Amino acid sequence: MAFKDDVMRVVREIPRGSARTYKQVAVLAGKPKAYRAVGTILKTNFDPAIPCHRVIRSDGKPGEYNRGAKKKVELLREEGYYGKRNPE
DNA sequence: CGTATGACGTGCA
DNA sequence: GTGCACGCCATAC
Repeated sequence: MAFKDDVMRVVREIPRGSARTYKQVAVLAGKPKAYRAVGTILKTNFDPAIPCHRVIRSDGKPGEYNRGAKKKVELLREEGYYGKRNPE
């Protein structure tokens, strides 16, 4: 299934301090309608080389995360995606 | 092999 | 702007 490998590669290509939506990743993977599968793939295919925490929803919400959605937001905040300054 | 569910997205009320 | 329903692909059972 090249799609899974493709998604993994796309997510891996995401630069630090940036984020991509599930839909964008699906499009880059070649299947714009597979945004559901993107989440499923990242969920099943856990890999430390894949910054899946940089994949967020189109609504701007961080979405879920295997290690915990909270951890996901924390990582993004550390990377500066939510603003390096006090976001409060 | 077939059904159900999910780290989602878009449309309509 | 918020809430509910439908659609989609892949994985799990």
